Amino acid sequence: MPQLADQALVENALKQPLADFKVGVDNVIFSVDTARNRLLVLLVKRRDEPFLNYWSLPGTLVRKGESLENAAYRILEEKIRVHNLYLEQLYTFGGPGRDPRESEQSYGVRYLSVSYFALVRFADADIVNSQSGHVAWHFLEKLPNLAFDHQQILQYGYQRLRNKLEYSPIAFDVLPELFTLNNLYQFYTTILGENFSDYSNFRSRLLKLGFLFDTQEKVSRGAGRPASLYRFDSEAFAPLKDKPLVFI
Amino acid sequence: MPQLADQALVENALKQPLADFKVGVDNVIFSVDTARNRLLVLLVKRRDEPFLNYWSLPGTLVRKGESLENAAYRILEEKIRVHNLYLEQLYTFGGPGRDPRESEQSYGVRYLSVSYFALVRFADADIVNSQSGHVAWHFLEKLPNLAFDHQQILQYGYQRLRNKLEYSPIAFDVLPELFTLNNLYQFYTTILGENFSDYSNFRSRLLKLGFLFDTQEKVSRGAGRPASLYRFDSEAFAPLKDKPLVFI
DNA sequence: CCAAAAGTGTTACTGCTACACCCATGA
DNA sequence: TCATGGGTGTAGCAGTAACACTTTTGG
Repeated sequence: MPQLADQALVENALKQPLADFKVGVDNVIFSVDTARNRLLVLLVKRRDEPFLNYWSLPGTLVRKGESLENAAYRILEEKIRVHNLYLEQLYTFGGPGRDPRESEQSYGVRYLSVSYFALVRFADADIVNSQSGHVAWHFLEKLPNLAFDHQQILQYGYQRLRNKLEYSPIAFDVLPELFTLNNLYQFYTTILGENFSDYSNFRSRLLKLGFLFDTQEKVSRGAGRPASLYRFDSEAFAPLKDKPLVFI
Repeated sequence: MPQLADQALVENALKQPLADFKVGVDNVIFSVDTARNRLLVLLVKRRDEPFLNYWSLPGTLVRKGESLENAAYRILEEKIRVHNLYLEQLYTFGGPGRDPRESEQSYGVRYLSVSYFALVRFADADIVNSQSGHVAWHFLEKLPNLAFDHQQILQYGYQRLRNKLEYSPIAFDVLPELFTLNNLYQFYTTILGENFSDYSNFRSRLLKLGFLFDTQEKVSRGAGRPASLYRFDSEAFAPLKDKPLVFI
């Protein structure tokens, strides 16, 4: 994809003055509805032009004295109450013309979007109810048309989610304190698809890594043998940090 | 590392007006001196305050109408003539206070840095000689103190370089058209360290992947059996794109 | 013929895949 | 006692690490 810059473009750029920016932060917030095995994304309905009434990623413009990461957390807190989450920076989209508001050349302010990727615990993620219906979870499989280039950002975030899941323990940031191995497996299945791995192999792989502590407590769901509840043991995990792990 | 935002911080932020930004692009440009097996980074000596006379990553401020990526290419072209390279976005550093020029609260313009990571072919990377001595390759092992937070950005880029090397064919963007397997091995060794893999295992792994074409041409370096020259066959590689590969 | 560099092969081991099978419970 | 979900075991295969070995050159 990268290409050498056109010499003409370079020279043209140098004749231009510096661009003035407003910086936005847009969040791709995922959650897994473990009861129904659905992967969800949080979207908000726009109440202003441009793209009035389109769904979009929750975002905000960065304020004086505020760090990018803090802005990302602020968006989250404005939309949902949540106690457990994983968050990291995704990518920065900043081509001129990505936001139609730039087109009025008069002011010439550009909008740059630093996107963040978050995964939140569904159980305690309550949508803040100030503007009912304007903030909602959407199934990833059937998304509406999104404002701006948010479809692209979302795709990028989904890719990152799947990668992270394979080599990072982010699932445990978001599962309940205690969970069965089947819960864990379903979680992975919902995100990666049905055939990502055989259940029994998944079990042994994860258990062999040695950071899942069996509490011996059992839970039953209808018929069938009761399952052990496990806890993620972050101390046992610590030495494995940075090491390349495979959860797939 | 991520933490829930302090509620007080959120409320404070909302009282603030939007921040005005200038956006800078900083490049972490790596190259491998294959003759001496050294990993190099391109640095420029600052000619202005702040950090006058400190070495820093080559960077620029984004101009009107210019995309981030184009700005990244522009920096490259201003500092070195190069024909083969790999380039991708790295990370965006944007906390308030990362640039001392912000501290005069009067103007309140913030400087945000979108960093790019590049790997260039050493052989044809000629430093543009407008300001002799102010642009230079440095050994990664003995870096000077860098301006701003550039040390951090560089570390981040080095991490990315090592990761990319393990699962992407970026080495071939930067090696000569024709190379011996030993050239390739040395290239990897220079970046990943001596013990990343046994030479003969590295050979067979790479050859088994099937995208290295043996030209049958031989080249000798002093005593010893002459080595075959290979060529990266991008057509043969195409189907492997996106697939998870292991080059280690 | 020897040393140096390139290239091939072998062996032991690890880890994964795809199952078959056993266990504990509710109805 | 059967269906259901949880959990264990194993045989075959593939991939890897470590190292011994062969080949081709220069001196």
